[in-house]
Amino acid sequence: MLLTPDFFQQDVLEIAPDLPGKLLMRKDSGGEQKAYRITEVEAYRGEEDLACHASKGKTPRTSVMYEPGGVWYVYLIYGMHWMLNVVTAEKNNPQAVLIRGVEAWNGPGKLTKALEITKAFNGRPLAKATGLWIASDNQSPDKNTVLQAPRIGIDYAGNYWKNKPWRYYLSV
DNA sequence: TCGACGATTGCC
DNA sequence: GCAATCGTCGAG
Repeated sequence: MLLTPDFFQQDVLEIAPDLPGKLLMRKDSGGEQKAYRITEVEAYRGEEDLACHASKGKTPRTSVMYEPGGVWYVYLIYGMHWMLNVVTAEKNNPQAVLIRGVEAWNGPGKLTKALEITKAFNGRPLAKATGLWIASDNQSPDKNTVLQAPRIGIDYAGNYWKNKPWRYYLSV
């Protein structure tokens, strides 16, 4: 069942724990539809969150995060890897969920490479017509199989934000 | 216009 | 442990 933009207009801390176990759906250029089970995500919550790109205010790059939830936020990091995020919350509340892992792939950079995701998706809605969306099925895991831990690669954000357990992943 | 830096990865 | 590699952003 397709997760619509409505679902993504809640607080990121409501959404992020629900995403592990959901399906990332991709319709590639050949018209073939593939499903990847989401295994790991991280929440980035507003301008006050020093690990969130929006902590430095609204810029051309971060403006997508200020859109209403339900669109993709895609950016290039280290000059080589694309990061895939889902914008959440209401308009002008800059939050997003970073999709870190799906099934066999580990690492957010390898994920986007495997799914052929580039900046073309930035700002586009999560919808079938886009070719990239998120769905749920009846195999969604029990709540208590989703574990929490601190986010990765954000040492610069200071101890308070660095230690927030806002990474959510499926237990093995 | 320039320089510093990063929500990563893979090789030394 | 560290280089690769480039868009973004703030300083000059």
